[in-house]
Amino acid sequence: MLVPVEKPQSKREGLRRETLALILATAERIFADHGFKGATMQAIADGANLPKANLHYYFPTKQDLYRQVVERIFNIWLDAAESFDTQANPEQALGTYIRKKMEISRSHPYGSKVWANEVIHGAPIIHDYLETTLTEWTDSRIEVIARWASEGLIDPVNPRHLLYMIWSTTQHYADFSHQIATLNNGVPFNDAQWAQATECVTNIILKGIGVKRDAPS
Amino acid sequence: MLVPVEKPQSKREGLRRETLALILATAERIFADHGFKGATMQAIADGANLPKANLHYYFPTKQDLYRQVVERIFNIWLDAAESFDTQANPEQALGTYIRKKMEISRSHPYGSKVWANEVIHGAPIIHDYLETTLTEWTDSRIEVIARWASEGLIDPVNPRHLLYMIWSTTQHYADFSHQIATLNNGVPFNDAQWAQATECVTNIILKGIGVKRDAPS
DNA sequence: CGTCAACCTGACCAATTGGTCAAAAGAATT
DNA sequence: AATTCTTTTGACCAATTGGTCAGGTTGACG
Repeated sequence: MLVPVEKPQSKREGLRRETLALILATAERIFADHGFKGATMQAIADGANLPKANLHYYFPTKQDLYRQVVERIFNIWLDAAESFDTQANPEQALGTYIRKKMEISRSHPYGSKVWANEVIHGAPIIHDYLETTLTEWTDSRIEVIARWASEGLIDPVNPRHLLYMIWSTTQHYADFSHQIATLNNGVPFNDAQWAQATECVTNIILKGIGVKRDAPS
Repeated sequence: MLVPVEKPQSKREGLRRETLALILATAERIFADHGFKGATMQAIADGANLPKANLHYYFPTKQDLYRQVVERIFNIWLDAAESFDTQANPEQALGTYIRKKMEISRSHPYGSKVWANEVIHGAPIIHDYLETTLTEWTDSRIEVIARWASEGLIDPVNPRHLLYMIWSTTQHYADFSHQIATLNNGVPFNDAQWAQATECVTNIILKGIGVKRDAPS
């Protein structure tokens, strides 16, 4: 899904990519902090040290820019789910998936917030993504989880709700980072706290659905 | 926390309350669908069938109106946690709390969305609430959960992460209702689906933290 | 009925903001 | 060096929007 980065062909080409990346990163932050309407092209331009008119050269409209920001985090999430295919047993597959999702919450908090924002408001811009890509993706994972249940490897839970629980719990650490930091004496999680959160979330969910852990050392 | 409703003293008084309630309900919906900046006083006025100037008579500024909407859902959530005090054992206390939170997600989806929106954007308006009321409330519940753990009634989980999991999972059904509906053939949950979601969430979490169920029939 | 306060409302304004445009500057190519 | 295409930029505009205000209406109360 994520295309490999190719070498720039020329000075122009390289500069163009840098500028695009800078704009997207800045826009992600501004959109996350202020919402679609609250974010202004001027603020994004200032954040990227560009004149506003230059922004419109690369992204003709605010919506174009926004859409690319949303698509980016979506694809990152999709990639994180390869563990469903590569890992054989539920403990490995789900454990890896949850841990990856937690990592993404830490490394891409702004993207997660933009997505949350978009969906909360009824997904006006990326509605088609939900109906096509997300639906197909979800159905395929549900099938895998349902198979585990039918084979007795996990409790007979509704796969949909399991997925929702994984999504909501992991993304909460990104989307509600401000609330979490406030309840953490006003400072964001450090390495150890992130590790503990990841372990805690993974344990509760895996135990909650009764995964049969093979090779209990 | 929620003050009991008193009888209106006069025609004026009664009408005033109706108008206030209508404005708050409409504003909650508009703010949830469009965010603080995206919601316009004109849209709220139209939704409540009032002239915009009349809105400013009751709520001098947009921020005043917004703050009251946010405070409302916050107080509803606080009230839902009385089960921590009234229920003796963890299974009852947490089970009741989770079920109540799910009910609120169904009955007050707009309020939940407004809160999520606010926190995602760094809680610019209700920052003080997080630092005072929410911090105190959380600390007191953490104490209760920690006691259960020390008494061996539940696994030794970090109470903070348990709370976050309950919050995120239950509120997800409100905040991401559009995504959930889309993945549900485009229609919102019906009664049976809400019941199943509630049961599923409750079971996984309670089992996940290893609650000792007394009187296993 | 008369008075007063509360309530309602159309018209208006200043500030913000997404987007445009023409002209200049810079790179690539022949 | 000349030409062409891409990129940059300041100035500008039309539309939106939070909030104001003066004047009118309505209910409460003596």
